[in-house]
Amino acid sequence: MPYPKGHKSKVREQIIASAARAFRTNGVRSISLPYIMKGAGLTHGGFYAHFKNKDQLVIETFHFAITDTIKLLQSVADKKTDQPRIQTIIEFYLSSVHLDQTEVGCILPALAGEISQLSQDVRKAYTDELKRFMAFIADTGNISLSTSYALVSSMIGTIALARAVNESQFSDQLLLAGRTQAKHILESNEQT
Amino acid sequence: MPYPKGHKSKVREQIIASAARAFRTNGVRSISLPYIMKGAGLTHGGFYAHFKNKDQLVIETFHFAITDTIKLLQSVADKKTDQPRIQTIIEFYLSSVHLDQTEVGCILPALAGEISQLSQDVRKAYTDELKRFMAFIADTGNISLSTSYALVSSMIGTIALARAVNESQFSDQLLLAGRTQAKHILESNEQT
DNA sequence: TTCAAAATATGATGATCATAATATATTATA
DNA sequence: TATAATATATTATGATCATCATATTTTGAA
Repeated sequence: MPYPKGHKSKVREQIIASAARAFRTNGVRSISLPYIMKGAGLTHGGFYAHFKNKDQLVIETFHFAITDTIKLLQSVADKKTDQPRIQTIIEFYLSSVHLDQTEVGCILPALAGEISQLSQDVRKAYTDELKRFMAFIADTGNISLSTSYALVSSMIGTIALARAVNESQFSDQLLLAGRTQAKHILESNEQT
Repeated sequence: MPYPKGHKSKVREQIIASAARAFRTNGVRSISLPYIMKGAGLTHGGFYAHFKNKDQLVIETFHFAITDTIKLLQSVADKKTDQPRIQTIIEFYLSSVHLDQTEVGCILPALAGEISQLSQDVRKAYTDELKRFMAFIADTGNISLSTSYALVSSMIGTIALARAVNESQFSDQLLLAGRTQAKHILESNEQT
């Protein structure tokens, strides 16, 4: 059998990683399979040896990307022990660092608006991963799921808008307002 | 001179109105000019007699769409006099009615994720209209601009996610959490 | 009723896309 | 080293796009 053992599954992972980078910065529909394959160091022809179609790649990429983001947020929280983990996570999520690192940041804000227009299978995958992310936030912050709904919606909306506008000063103001807001949400949860 | 006076400007308005409907439901890039022109009752060829290019149409459509939405929200607030106008507006914005009426609803959530990937001119237009919308909310609610930033970010994020997910029950939960959250934001503003 | 300017429609161009078919390159094993 | 299975590259297909060039239609005025 040619090619080292595990070669194909490694390449498959590279395609998914390339897709994650591409979707984070450009959405799903406007990114072409040739572009994704080039990002994985391949040409477009081999794509269908790995995936049934673009939708299947999108679905698997969502899972990969959210797993990735949760890991990233956990490692960020690990590095700061003088405040609640959830606070560190929120401060990072709503930071200008995360804002600018679109390629490795959270995939949810970039796609929030587009998903409603995609196939049912893709919408289901996004829904599942959103739920997983919200459950992670609820767990980490020891807050109710419904509080997490509000918190994550606010975080995603803030990042999406701060990335959309073309004035960095305005972006910073949006981020600051979002962080202030997030603290209120956490406090309001403590009271209940 | 052929064609009634004001004919061309009327058709131009129809193209913009068609574009607003289309962009609200499908974003900018995935909507074609032929589709927009068909929505205005025309074929694609005439487009360039009205607009320099697609970007110019996009820019003008943003202004039209936000003006439209502000009018809609004002008329909704006019119909309910037993509570603050801002509360009525938020309740409508985060209602399942607004959620489902994508074609005539607010254009901001549908495009939030996509804008960062478009031309500088388009980003500037979106930024300007977002500012205008946020100023309108701040005015109506008699709240600070920074509070309006947080409130609108939360509203846009909530609608984008509630439209994205493919379970109406989950959508309803997101909307409810968003409304609850919005009330907290308003209350926190009163205290300062 | 005819005409001509203005508006719209038809058709073309070159590019890019998702997908698929086929050809070539790679390499573990014999 | 030769072979054959496997992985990847090349090429093709039919569709759609933004934009543009040209043809046709419309209708106010002569």
